[in-house]
Amino acid sequence: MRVPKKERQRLLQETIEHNPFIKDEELSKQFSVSIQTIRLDRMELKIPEVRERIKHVASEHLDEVKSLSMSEVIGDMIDLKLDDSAISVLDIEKEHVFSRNEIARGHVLFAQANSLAVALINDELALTTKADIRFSRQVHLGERVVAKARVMKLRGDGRTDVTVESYVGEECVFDGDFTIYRRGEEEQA
Amino acid sequence: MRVPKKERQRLLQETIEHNPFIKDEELSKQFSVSIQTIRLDRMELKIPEVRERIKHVASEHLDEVKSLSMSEVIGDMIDLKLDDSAISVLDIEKEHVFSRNEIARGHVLFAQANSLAVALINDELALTTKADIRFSRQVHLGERVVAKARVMKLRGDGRTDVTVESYVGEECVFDGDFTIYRRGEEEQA
DNA sequence: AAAGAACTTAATACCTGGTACTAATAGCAG
DNA sequence: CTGCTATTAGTACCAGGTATTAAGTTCTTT
Repeated sequence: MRVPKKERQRLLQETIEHNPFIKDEELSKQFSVSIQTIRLDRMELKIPEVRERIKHVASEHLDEVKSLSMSEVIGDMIDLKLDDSAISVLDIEKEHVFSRNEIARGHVLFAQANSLAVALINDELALTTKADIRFSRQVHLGERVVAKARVMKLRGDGRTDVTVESYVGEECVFDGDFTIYRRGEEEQA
Repeated sequence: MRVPKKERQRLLQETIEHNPFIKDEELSKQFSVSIQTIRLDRMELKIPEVRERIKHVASEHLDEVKSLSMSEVIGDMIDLKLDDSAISVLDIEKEHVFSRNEIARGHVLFAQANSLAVALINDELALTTKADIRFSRQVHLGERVVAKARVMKLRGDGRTDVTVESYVGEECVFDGDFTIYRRGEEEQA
């Protein structure tokens, strides 16, 4: 039943992660050590007491409502030549990924690319009307995505074709062809 | 400062509902009564102590995470038949629109549709690999968007084609064809 | 085998945010 | 004034800890 300290602490961490509601007493039974040992372990691993853990879970729940405000999922613009080309950078953080596997959600990459394409247009009103997009590689928590947009064709009728390619390092992770409508008040973005 | 009992209890209930983390002590200050009075009030109203309230909020949260992260869908899922069809509703609010003209940003509609398409897939891992989308009408602040997703083709190779159409009332405002990858750990969403 | 270090357990005082219960007081109506 | 409700006070007790000091118990290393 009894496992060495290192192993016990690894298991402890896992156990608590998967059930934050468990008390020291239960843990001590589960690992067949004294309560004090569990507490030392928690200290070393910097795991807070059960009430704090519960509070943490609960408070995450509360912000969930406002979490996906989406308003600024767009990254930082680092270069912009209107009606020509633009570059933005987005660091993938916790709120951008599926909690289960830490892979960035599709609409995050889309949002970065779309926002960039729209920003590129030198006009008061610019709205996306159409987009063909491909996700070519997963993007993980902590990675930095650089999106590069270029105007391909400025049509006379108010439509502009913009291509966006997003990279993590050398690798292309996303690309899309956007048609942006400018000026008029029809169409959609 | 001091309000009659009935009124105080009504406010107490509201206060706690909107902030379940509040302690008796704070409440007693807020209502300028003693802690004991607050406790009598809670008794009468059958409101549990703060730790229980927090635990309750937290456990709701856990359920959600386990129940295949409905929370990760944007908008409210109102119907879901796995691997068949799904419907979600999203009310367009301030954070979804361009402040200049109160038109919903493209990636908001995309996010609703994309999330719905991904949620539809009856698998642990589901990631968008490709999407062709069209925005056919502007969506304005305050409008309610209903997205309807339907699985079109379940290919053998792990790819599934999903079509999503989003409506405001009778009008189609967005539609898209998504290719979702399931299972494996390649590709991207 | 003895010494030391690392690990484990024990014991005790104290903390927060309560419950449960008893009793005293305040404020007002009849 | 009596009676009633509402409020406040006080005490004992609880869970689930923290923090600290001290005492074993192993394991290793010389």
